[in-house]
Amino acid sequence: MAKRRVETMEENRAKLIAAARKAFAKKGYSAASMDELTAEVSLTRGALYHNFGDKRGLLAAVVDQIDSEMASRAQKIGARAGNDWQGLLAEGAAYIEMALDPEVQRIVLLDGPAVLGDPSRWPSQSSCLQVTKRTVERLIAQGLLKPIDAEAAARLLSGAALNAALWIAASDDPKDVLPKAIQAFRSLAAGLLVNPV
Amino acid sequence: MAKRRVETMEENRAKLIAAARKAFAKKGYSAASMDELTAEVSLTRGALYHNFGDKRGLLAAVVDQIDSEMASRAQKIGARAGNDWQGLLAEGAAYIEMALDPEVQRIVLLDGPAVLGDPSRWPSQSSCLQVTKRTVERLIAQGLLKPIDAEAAARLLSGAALNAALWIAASDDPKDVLPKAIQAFRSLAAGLLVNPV
DNA sequence: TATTCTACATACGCACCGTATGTCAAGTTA
DNA sequence: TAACTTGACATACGGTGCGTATGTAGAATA
Repeated sequence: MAKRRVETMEENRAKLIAAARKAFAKKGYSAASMDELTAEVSLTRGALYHNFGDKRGLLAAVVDQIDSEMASRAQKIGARAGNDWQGLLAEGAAYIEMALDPEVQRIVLLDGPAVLGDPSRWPSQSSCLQVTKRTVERLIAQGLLKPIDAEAAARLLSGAALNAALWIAASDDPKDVLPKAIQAFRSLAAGLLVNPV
Repeated sequence: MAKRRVETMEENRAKLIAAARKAFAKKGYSAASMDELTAEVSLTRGALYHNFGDKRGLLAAVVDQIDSEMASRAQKIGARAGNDWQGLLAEGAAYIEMALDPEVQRIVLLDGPAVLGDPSRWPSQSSCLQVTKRTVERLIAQGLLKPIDAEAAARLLSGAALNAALWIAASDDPKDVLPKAIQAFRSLAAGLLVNPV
């Protein structure tokens, strides 16, 4: 029985996204060649432009996939914590550690914003931001956090985490600076508490 | 009297950097054409490759210039404050506001890290980071801040400020979210204090 | 089975970067 | 000051990569 059209199309989309993840992570967005990328999965640029419109569209799809994975993982880690406050700290630490992955760092943190613009304007609306924003909202409702703007808090926290990761990744001794970064992150986050520690 | 060689060379370097600032800010790094850029100041790519090596070299020079301007400005603003703690807050607010400038945002915050890598590895070593790091060090020495790693704190604070700025710039109503961002920044920073407010 | 549709391949043009080579004026030496 | 050297910049070329216009084979539909 021959394959249905939609099936092969889904497969090809997935193949292209997977190849793009590797290429973008390894060479960076601009240095990644679409010809090479598509040839690796036995397709041509024709398939690419048909499915994603242009090179940016492919990047957007890749970013969306990685962002979703990060968000669901952060959510799980946050949910495992004893309470929402511990959950927020755990989420932050998780983001820092996830951002050490070259794929995440290069694609989502560096090329993503530079090529696609602000994460809140991405099609995925940056699921990561949504997750921490909701956690912050719960904590404010519980009266544990100061009544600040939830989105502002989420943006600044994730921004701090992101820069921590960039710093760690660029450092000569990542294992040494990771705890320092997490320590600093916990201190900063504590500033949001009504009764700081 | 004819101009000295070194004089005209300095002039040409300055002209190219100025043109690049405009082009990079307006079109972004990758979309900026070196031919257009150089033609605007009546030069050719020959001058560019002789002076800066390649396109990245030109970006590095531009980033260095803007970064220096930002650092000196932040330092002045910080120094005007009553004490070092107020200075740190003022510096942070200043970064947020400076990052609203499209030139700063596009070149230093988006394309800079994506093309040149981590700011701490830049030739300028990111003067901005150095300034806030020193302020943090002074505050730790004074016993006002918890004894955390100064570089970690500086990185996370500047990261938070940067993301605040990106958020503001991308928002529909910048004038509305700016105070929210600054408020959140002050709350976060307070987490570093030994005796939080 | 004949026809339509479409996912993808093929082919072309254009823009751009980097380098290799050329050139002329500013410096240098005698 | 005249011959020579240096180097800052211009010119010319090749290679690569993106986007689009056009072609095509196989699935969908009747």
